[in-house]
Amino acid sequence: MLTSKKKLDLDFYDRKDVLRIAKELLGKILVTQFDGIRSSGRIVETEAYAGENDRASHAFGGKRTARSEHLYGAPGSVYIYICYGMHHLFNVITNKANIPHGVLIRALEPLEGIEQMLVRTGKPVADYSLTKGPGNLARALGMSKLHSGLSLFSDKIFIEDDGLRYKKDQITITRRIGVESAREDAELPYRFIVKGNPYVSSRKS
DNA sequence: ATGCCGATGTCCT
DNA sequence: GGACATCGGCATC
Repeated sequence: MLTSKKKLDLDFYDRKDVLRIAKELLGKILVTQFDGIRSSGRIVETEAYAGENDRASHAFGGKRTARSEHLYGAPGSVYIYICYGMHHLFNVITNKANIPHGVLIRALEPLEGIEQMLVRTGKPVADYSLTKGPGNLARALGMSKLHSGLSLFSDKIFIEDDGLRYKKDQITITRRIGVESAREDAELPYRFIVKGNPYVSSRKS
């Protein structure tokens, strides 16, 4: 049956269960349209960051800085920040404004605009590294911290549902990557990946 | 396959 | 000055 693509609406983002949203984002299509150029990829890896009580979150303890301001934004807005001085990491903001829930998109399976992704990344060929890992996918889609605070209901960055659903046995849940310093919260099962997908990041947790 | 390292913005001590 | 939601390259096993 033919399924049309539909932009995710406010009701999708405006929910309390950030873990459920992170899981449901698997299979959705992340799209950027900058200067008339459309690039997109299917989301195959996500991580939930669960607000003020989450030691791995930039908002732990209610901390609020210039960098993390957009983490406190309205549901369906974008939080992009610079990691390790050079990588721009893209997060979807969920729950109500001032409740700093976010989902980090960690890997995509490229769909549209692959030629443009190669230009943006400077890679010679479209191997799995093109959109594997949060820094790589943001670069491939042309996203930078200048886009932080944008709305996913805009026509520049948004997420579509084309009807694809992964079954429970196609999804693996693990601890998050690169958050060792978050003490006991480093072990929380907040990472969601599509089992066996070659674009899923392979970095050590 | 595993590990170390450099690059480097933002926040913290 | 050190830590950090990373990545690619190079050394070593």
